[in-house]
Amino acid sequence: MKSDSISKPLPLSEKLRRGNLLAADCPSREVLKHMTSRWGVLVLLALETGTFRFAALRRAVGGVSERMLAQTLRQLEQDGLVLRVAHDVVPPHVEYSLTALGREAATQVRHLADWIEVNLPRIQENWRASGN
Amino acid sequence: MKSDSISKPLPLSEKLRRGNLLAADCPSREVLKHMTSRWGVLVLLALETGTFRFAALRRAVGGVSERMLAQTLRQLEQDGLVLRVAHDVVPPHVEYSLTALGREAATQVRHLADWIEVNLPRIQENWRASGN
DNA sequence: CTCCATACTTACATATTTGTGCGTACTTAC
DNA sequence: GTAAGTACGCACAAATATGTAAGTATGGAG
Repeated sequence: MKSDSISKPLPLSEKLRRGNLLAADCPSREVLKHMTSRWGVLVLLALETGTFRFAALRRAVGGVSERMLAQTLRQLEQDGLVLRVAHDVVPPHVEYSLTALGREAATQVRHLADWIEVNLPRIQENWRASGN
Repeated sequence: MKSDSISKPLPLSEKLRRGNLLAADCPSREVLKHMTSRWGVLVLLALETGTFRFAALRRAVGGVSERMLAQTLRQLEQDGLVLRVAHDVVPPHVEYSLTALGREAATQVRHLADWIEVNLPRIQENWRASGN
């Protein structure tokens, strides 16, 4: 009785589709961490609406600190989702936007976000039902 | 010059679609936190493939500790995404599965996960390009 | 001449998350 | 009789995430 419904020999196609995110050492988990981090999601959503300068982005994403915004942007940049363009002028001027890859990623994240916002009422019913 | 590209008066339809996840006090952020938490994502993915008992689920999701799995399941249950059925027998027997709401949520999460797994190579190129 | 704005970085403090090990109340296998 | 499996809850410790305040180089406003 050790074969739980996950360990049956999946066909190759399935193996590819599902990858191995469920495996502890899958490198995808790192990307998942960046994209689903507290601020990663919000930054992706914000940048989907256009190009922003650092301070403007900070104002757009309610609640981020400078430190966290900078760190989040660095991660997403390293993953190739965010493009950073620095104009070498005296008062610094840097612009952030999504790369093609980033736009794809943002699309997925937005679908998730949309689902949550649309279904929030249904979820809140459960909150009340289980005594907050 | 305070109107950054986010604050232009959106039409009502847009306002509803986008909600206010970008606002610091939006209640959706709580749900987002549960669903995109380190183990929340993985549990949703695992449960999408069937019903599991606690220990089996723990084996399916590589790397979770008992404590975290229990906590994650409790959150998702309160949000109404996970159904917990406890059979009152002597060696405890509890079964976890997704509710209708949970299946919808899991679908979104899976799309995100699939995208990541499929595009991991493209992302890894950027890792190399930016020194690690 | 002083203050603000820009886009960050760094040091330090705190908050939140996560893990570890133990306990439970029994049953089945050895 | 002893060990293992079940589904957790709890206390404590360690790890990680996040916030705060200050600093940088420079130009423009007042």
